[in-house]
Amino acid sequence: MSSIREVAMEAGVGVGTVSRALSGNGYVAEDTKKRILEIAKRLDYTPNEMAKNLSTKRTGIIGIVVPDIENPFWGRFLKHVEIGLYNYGFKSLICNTIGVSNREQDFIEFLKRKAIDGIIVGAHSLKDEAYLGLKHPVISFERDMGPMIPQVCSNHAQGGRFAAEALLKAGCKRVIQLGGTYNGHTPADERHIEFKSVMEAAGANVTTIEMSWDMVGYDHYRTIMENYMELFSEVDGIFTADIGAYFCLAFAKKKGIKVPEELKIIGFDGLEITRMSDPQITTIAQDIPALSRSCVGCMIDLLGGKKVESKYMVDVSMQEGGTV
Amino acid sequence: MSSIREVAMEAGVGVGTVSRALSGNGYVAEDTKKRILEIAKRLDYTPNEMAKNLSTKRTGIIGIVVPDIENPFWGRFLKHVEIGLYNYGFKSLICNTIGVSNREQDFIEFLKRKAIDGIIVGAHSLKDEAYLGLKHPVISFERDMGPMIPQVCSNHAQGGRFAAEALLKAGCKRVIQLGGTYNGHTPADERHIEFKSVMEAAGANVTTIEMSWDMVGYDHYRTIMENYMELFSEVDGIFTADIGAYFCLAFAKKKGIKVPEELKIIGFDGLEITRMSDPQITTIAQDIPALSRSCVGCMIDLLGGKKVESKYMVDVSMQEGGTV
DNA sequence: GTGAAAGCGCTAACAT
DNA sequence: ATGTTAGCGCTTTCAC
Repeated sequence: MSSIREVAMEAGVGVGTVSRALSGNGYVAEDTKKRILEIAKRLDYTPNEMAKNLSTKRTGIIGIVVPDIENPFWGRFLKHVEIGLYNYGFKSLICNTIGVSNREQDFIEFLKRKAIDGIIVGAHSLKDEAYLGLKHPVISFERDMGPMIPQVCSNHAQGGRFAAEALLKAGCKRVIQLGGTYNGHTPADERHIEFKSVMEAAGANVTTIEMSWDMVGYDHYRTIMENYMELFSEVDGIFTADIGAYFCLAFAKKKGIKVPEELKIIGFDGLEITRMSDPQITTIAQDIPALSRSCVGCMIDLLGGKKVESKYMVDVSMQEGGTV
Repeated sequence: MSSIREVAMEAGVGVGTVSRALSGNGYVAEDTKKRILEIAKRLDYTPNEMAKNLSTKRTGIIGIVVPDIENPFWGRFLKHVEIGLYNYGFKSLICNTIGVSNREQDFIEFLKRKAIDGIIVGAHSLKDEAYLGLKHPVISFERDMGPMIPQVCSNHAQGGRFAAEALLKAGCKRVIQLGGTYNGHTPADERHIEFKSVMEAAGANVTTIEMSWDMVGYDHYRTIMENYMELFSEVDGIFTADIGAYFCLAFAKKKGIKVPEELKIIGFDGLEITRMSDPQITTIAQDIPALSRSCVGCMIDLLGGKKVESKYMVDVSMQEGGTV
């Protein structure tokens, strides 16, 4: 492991010159530069990132906090964020909170210790206060932490409206919607508020069932759906996240309930699984690539000291299927 | 951002004492230690990780290279590895190769620059040579890079045998298996070799279709399955990864082929989706938590300078369903 | 254009 | 038990 010092000695120059030649910052004569580069290669010189970090006060690593990587929505989000950050030269450090607040806290600590340059938070295991005092770059995804923390989210109100309009058009009178808890005020709340509002304005009856935001496993959904399916005799429409919609459809089939004739199902998210069922699930698709781009772009601006908006909202879209 | 120096001054002691008091390494009187801790808290002292790293030559970060986080198998693997590493105090840096070898190479560079302490590789976008020269901790998952790099994998031969026995018992005579390419010699090859061998020993006919290891998206599988479905008129059994099995089942249903009466389908992996279909897919389940534990344990031993085995093999298990 | 030297903030060896 | 000091390897003024 040769250091910059050895390269400097071999080339008969100072370490400063080598540093400049390698980083491209500052003046250095063309021929000395070429010589240094050759020697560096010959000595198989590899810069030490830790030393560089200590000097520049940057690590080139961004932390991404999500509730559960295994969940297809978060997996997809993570993938696109990672790709976006990579294109700007940043690496992605993951934190699965799996509902454990210590893990999220631990990541904040990591940020304060300057082991990472910033954090993108998509989990909710910790109170907003944990982030509000930080002087470090933080972006919240699908979470409102007030005007001090830039926020990226889907246009949930639009999604709620799309769903309501679709169900109304299909003639639904008595529907159920399942969603994350209202506590903590997530942008997703807007979806349920708008959905309920539009449905009721048209004279339909809406029952809202809340479930924890951070409990997003398949089994949890399956259990929830099967438990509430008992209520469905009176119900003609359901609005829920895609995974819930999937199990709902499966359960309806098993019970002999005809979809969409007797029961309309409309999902939210736009995950792959909506296209794996028969019929395919009609759903409101979130634009995960665009959401990810917003998160990344905002983080890059923040790191660059640029001014950023306090809220970035991304449109959703209707994805046709056969369940409405 | 107070430094260790300020804490030392405030406490009227040397920086060394503060360092010892905070890290717990070395002697320091109980009362001075208490005093230092109080002052540190009062000053809101946060250790600087970069400086620590430069001193200790460790970052506490492990890189995990996978083909695609969005794929449910890799998402699950990643999740369990992250949890395992976290329990040992390590953080997880992800690299999605998405088939792009530069990205994998970039990560190796990161390791050489000492930005991370080690790498767990589950992708195959780069040749073994890229890793063989490294003097850094590397563990390969489901990939054989020779005796120098410790390897963790499922007992694929066992899996191939289980699948073959199940299909034979069900009376299959003419089957197809789909799998990753034989080039590069992955442990998964054993599965196909053993499957073929057991089937043929019993007089059955086996056709093996190869597909790229790193192309693991849903769409790719769907396309492949639908293309090959044309061959199925003569075929009475299929052995493929779970995603392929899922699409195969869906396609069979659509074509009116009765499963399992006319066509038996057996998957491999044990993903959630095998339990989302009706009938549920019979599959050979990999023990992802155990595989992850092996990867993590091996990495920890490697970092601790302990001797490690060159190969860790984890048993698979039969997961009953209704497709065989 | 280039060299020397002062950090970056911490750890660890050594002396006391 | 504790203070002092020499690194860790790089970046970045600041003279020359």
